[in-house]
Amino acid sequence: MSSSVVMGQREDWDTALLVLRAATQLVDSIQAGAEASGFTDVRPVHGFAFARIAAGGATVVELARHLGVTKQAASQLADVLVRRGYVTRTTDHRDGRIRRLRLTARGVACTRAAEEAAGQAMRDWRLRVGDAAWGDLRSTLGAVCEPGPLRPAW
Amino acid sequence: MSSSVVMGQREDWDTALLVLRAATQLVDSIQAGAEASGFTDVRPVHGFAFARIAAGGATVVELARHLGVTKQAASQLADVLVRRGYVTRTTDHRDGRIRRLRLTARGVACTRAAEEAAGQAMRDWRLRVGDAAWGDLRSTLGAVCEPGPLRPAW
DNA sequence: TCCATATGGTCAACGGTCTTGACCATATGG
DNA sequence: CCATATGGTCAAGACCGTTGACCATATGGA
Repeated sequence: MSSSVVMGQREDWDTALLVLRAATQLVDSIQAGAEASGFTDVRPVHGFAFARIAAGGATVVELARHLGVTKQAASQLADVLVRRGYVTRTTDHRDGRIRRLRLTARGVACTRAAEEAAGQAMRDWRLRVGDAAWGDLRSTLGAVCEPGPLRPAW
Repeated sequence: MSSSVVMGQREDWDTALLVLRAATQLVDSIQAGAEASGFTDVRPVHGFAFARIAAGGATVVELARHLGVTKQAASQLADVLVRRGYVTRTTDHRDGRIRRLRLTARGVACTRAAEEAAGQAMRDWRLRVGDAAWGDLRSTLGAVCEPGPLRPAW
């Protein structure tokens, strides 16, 4: 119908803003949950690093690719996480150059706290819009999202 | 059904990641579109400032609230935008303290380029998932999003 | 074996952006 | 006219990312 054509541009822009606002809210919820669990010395970007490191076998270079930053930035990020007790550097006996990153118990606990906070936010959303709409949201986002670095992008 | 309960946590986390990934993709698309239109000296955060300034009557303090940063940060951001020719500071004859921010022609053009890029991304999404799913996405996000600062949150 | 090359990782210096705390200018109400 | 609140800037510092160089280790030939 013609109204959708006429209103298309404004609708598109509004929807784009909704996507960004939803992400902002979600990040804030995760951050608040982590802080409430006592993890006050991590920021959202650290959570993305945790997610990659928790998957296992992460190196600094892989972390850099995952986050979409330079390897120096990833190395400095790893430094911070090591210094704060979330991550340890381990050697690889098959390749002397590689230092694999592993979560400490504290790192695992922080990751769980972040995931729990995210889960709480998702349950809130689901309660608000209903199971069907939430499932649709999930499948729709899954269809439009492409693999690639997941980074603090703006 | 029990499977949804069992898988709930993983589904929740995956969905949260999808939201963040979608936002990352969208921001990247807008940024790429702005650069392709010749606006190479702006970053995503500037776009959020443009959106507020374009709405009219913006002051530094209001911009700070809108972006969720300190007023000093907003003032410095305004400095950059003025220096690069996107924004002008105007005086208010009803209140000598206030300096209202207005977009220049260049600022308007950049805003339009960003909106056009966002619109293109939304049209791509709509083509991929269909009009119905896209409309559902829009209404679902509208239901879960709350008013608040729209800022580069992570 | 030895060397060229690629890769993992760190060091050093710099720049951009945000924060804190102070400060000035202007408005407003008693 | 003064106390207070608000808009805005200044100055200094911290944080985080970048570029460019550099070292260590692996790998594949000549």
